[in-house]
Parts: sequence; structure tokens; C-alpha cells
Amino acid sequence: MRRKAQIMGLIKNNFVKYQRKCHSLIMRKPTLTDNKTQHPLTFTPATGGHDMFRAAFQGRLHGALAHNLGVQILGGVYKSGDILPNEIDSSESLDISRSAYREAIRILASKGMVESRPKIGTRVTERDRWNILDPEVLGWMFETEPSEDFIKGLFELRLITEPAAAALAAERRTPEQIERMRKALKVMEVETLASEAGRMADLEFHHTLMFATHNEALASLSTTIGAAVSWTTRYKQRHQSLSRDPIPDHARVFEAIERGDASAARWCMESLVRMALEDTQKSMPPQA
Amino acid sequence: MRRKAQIMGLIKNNFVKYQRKCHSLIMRKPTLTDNKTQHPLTFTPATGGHDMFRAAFQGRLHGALAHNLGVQILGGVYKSGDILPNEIDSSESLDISRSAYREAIRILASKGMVESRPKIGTRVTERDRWNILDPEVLGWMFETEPSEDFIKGLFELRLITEPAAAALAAERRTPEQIERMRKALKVMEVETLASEAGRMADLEFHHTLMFATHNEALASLSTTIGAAVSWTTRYKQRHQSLSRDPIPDHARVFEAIERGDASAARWCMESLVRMALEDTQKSMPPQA
DNA sequence: CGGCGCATATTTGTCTGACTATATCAATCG
DNA sequence: CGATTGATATAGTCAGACAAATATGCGCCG
Repeated sequence: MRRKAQIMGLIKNNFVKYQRKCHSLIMRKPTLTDNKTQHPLTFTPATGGHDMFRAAFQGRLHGALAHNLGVQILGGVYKSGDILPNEIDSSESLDISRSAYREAIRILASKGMVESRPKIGTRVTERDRWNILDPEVLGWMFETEPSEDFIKGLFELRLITEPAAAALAAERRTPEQIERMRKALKVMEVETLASEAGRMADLEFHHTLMFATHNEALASLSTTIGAAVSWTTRYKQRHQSLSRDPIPDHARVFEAIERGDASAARWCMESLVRMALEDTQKSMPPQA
Repeated sequence: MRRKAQIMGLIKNNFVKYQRKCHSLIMRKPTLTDNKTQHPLTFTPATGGHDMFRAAFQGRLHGALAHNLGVQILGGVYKSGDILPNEIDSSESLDISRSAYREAIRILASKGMVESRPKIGTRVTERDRWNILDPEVLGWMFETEPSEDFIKGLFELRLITEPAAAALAAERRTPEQIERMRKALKVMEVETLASEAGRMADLEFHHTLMFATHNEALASLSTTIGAAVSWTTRYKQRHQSLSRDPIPDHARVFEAIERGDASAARWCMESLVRMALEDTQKSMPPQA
């Protein structure tokens, strides 16, 4: 019974395989447009250029698909409550195997964005259940210009956590952490935020600061916020050049932390973030 | 070499399949103990009893496995940098299919806890790359008594975010949100935190509050923190009964928010969290 | 003798097809 | 009219083969 079917499948495979081999390098994009484009899912692997430090599995099929679906969900192509086509249809029209498709769905599900149940299908969950603080999700968010409210919310979160973190860091930082921050600051001074290296240094600065709080939860949040900062910085750069030089603010924060002055660190950090918010708002389209 | 082993596996499978059918309902726990317990991975599906509000896919095989592996990684059974056995060995010794195992790994990977690369294997990443703010991860964390430092860190985070959130909520809450909070508070008064329903109401109260900030990022953080609160509350209950009644504090926060008094809301919330921290510390084993 | 490139082995990644479990919905029976 | 049962559709699991990637070591060349 079973064995025979497998053999028949095998024969068919050898035929299909040749086809696939031909366009394996162009990532089967062609096959998408030939005969079954009516399907709602679209799939263009390895979309993004700049990979970001921790984009994880982007080259893999399931990773790329998860990325695309994630972006589409965040972008509103699929709304909460929508049920996506069943696994077989989806994987067929995307021209990938069910396994790869399922693994992509698992990734999304683990971020709380979809929910699968037998006989029902895979449903997009309510927006407030999404894990938008997941660094990957946040990255997806910035693939399509996020709403102004969202960016404001992000800055509000920074405004709440980073000053407090700076105060804690002033009390708890180790000498090594001071050195790392000093080094990062120096790089920032040389490179400015216009270059990739400069943005990296900025990230390193903030991350070391959060890490210096010796608080795991805060450090984890830092990764997320760091990603957001990096995206908004890039965003600013894209729309207009920076109106003010943020380096002196960073230096002030650093000095306060170095001399262990918690309240000064809090205050300087607050003004730093507030200024960054202003800059970002100025460079946003005047939609409101 | 390898091929032969696979074919032998095939033959063996047709035999094994019968076995499997017999005990499919008792979730193959028996087969774990029969002949191959030497394998480092252990797997006991559907471990936890209390499922929590959003435990997602716990009944599924991949979900249960991800849960178990996650707990083991968090618990230090696998340390950062460790490489787990390859997929074939792992899935064989767990007596599950490679697909299921892979899906479990994808879940873990999407939370930043492991990293898979061909020829290398699946490696446990550095602890500071884990997404410990993911609600699921946080839940796993509390399966094995977390360290005191970790819990303190969590409260520090609450102490930073919740008062600020309360202040924002006081300014932005809608009438409906006030009603929801009032209702939750009433339930808490009746049930107290000793019952599941009371804890649920507590959760609802905090969540609605965070939601009332109209800040997506904060709301998302709330889900996480809410989970943490719920776990620590349960934790407290387990070790000793509550030393103080937290209901009046909640009521004070609520009243401040109702009348739109931001600074009062901030202050009351701060004292509420601080008190919760004290209670939790009192009920912790005096390890320091 | 050292560095560089290539072969190779190992491991994850992808594909395929079949079968199972589960949950909804409808029809049927008490 | 309600509960039970069966049909059905869908995700979940399984098994085996093959593809791609990449660290490692070997051999070759400078």
C-alpha cells in the first residue's frame, strides 16, 4: 500500500527536481508569476538588504517566509481574525514544502501573531496579543513605515525606562563597563551617526548602559529598544539629516555614570531621549 | 554506512508503529524509560497542570517539547554554548519525528534561545540574547524556582514602568476602561488574591491599566509583566500567606486614575509595587 | 615550511506523501 | 428540543530521501 505510493512519488520527484534545480538560484520567484498569482500570499525571499546585527535565520526558507508573513500581518494585509489559507494550498501556491511553511508558522505563533487549530486553520490573533517587543517583530514593523503613534509610544517607553536605567547604571556599573562605554563614545565622536559604524557604536553605548544595571529584564528590554533606536535613527537619516549633534548629550550621560551620580545620569538621559524624540518628530511627515 | 542505518530504521519502524498506537493516549511516556534513558534530553509532555491564560500550544507535541527544552535551558541543564545532539539522534531518543523536533527548535530559536547552523548543530545562545520578556519564556522561568536576583530585577522593572504607566493612564483612560477596572477591583475585593478568580481580576486590573496608556509598546510589556506578577503572586501564596491586604492600594490607584490625577496615580502605584516587592522578599528563602 | 584552496564529512534544511488527531458542524435519535 | 453521533476539513505527526551549507582536514603549491 504505502510503499507503492512512495515509489510513485519518488518517480514524480525526479522529474520535478530537474525543474526546481533550474531556478533554484533565482529563488523560485518566477514560478510565482506564471500561473497561480491569484493566491493572497506573496513571497519574495531575502527581501531586506541591510541585515541588522541579529536578523537570525534570514537566508533560510522558513525564516524568509516568516519574515514576509510577519511584515504582511503587521502591515495589515492580514487583519486580526483573518484565517489564512490552509497549509496545503499555501505551501503549494508559494511553491514551498509544507514543512517549511509550517516552520514559518511556528515562528509566527511563538511570537503570538497567529494561532493554529485543527479544523479551523491558522488565524491571525488580536493585535494586543502580538509580541511587539520581540526584536524581530520590531524589525518587521519598520519594514513598512510605522504609524506616528507607534513611534511616539516607543519613545515614551524609552523615556520611562532609559533614565531610570541610567540612574541604576550609575550606581552599579563596573570598571570594565565604563571602559566599554568610553570606547563606544569615542567611536561615535569620530564616526558620527551618519555612518553604520557610528550607529553601531551608539547601540553599543546604550546596550552597555542597560547591561550595567545588572538587571536581566532591563537588559533584555534594552535589546529591543536598541533595535528600535537603530531603526528610528536610520529613519531620521533617511528623511533628513540630523538637526542637532547628539554626541554631547551622550557624553554628559557618560560622565554622570562614570562619577556615580545617579540623579544627574537620570536627568541627562531624559533630556537626551527627549531631544531624540523631537528630532524624530521633526523628520516625520506632517500627517497630524 | 549511514544509508544502511536508515533502512534498518525503516524496518524497525513498522514494528514500532504498532507499539505506538497502543500507548498513543498516554503520551509515550513509557517508551522513554524502557531502553534509552541515557540520552541527555528528557521529555515529559504536558508537564504543567495550571495552564495559565495564554499557554498557547501546550497539548501539541512540538509545543510540549519546546516547553521542556526551554525549561531545561533556563534551568541550566544546557549551558550557553552547549551544542545539543543532532536532530536525528534527538528525535530518535525522544521517540518523536524529526519534523516535530524541528518545529520545537524553531520555537526556541524564534525566542533567541538557540541557534542552528548546518554542520555545526543547534547551539544554546548566550543568556543575554534570550528573550526573557517573552511571556512564554517568563512562564518557563518560573517552572523552576528562579533566582532571587531575577525576581528582584523583575520588580525593579515594574517599579520603573508601572508608576509611569499609571500616570499616563490617569491622563488618557476612557470611560469604558474605568468601568473595566472598577469591575475588576470589585471582584478582587470579593475573591481576594487567594483564589484563582481573584488573581485573574488582579491581572485584568493591571492589564487594563497598561492598556489605558494607549501605548502599544507599554501594553505589550504589560502582558509580560502581568504574567510575572501572576507567577510571583502564586509563588508568594505557595510559601506563606499574604502578610498585608493589597486591595486598598489597588483602590487608591484606581481612584487617582478615575479622577485623572496623574501624579497621585504614579505615587500610589509606586507604593503598591514596593509593597508587593517587600511581601515577595519576605516569603523568599533567606539565601542572602 | 606555511598558507591557500579544495575535498569531504556532518549537520541542518527542504521536499514529499501518507496517516492521525482534533474540532466544528450537521444530521439523527431520544 | 436537546444530546449524541457521525461526517468533514484542517492542523499535527510521521517517515524517508535528498539538497545546501560549512567546518575540518588534507593536499597542493608557493
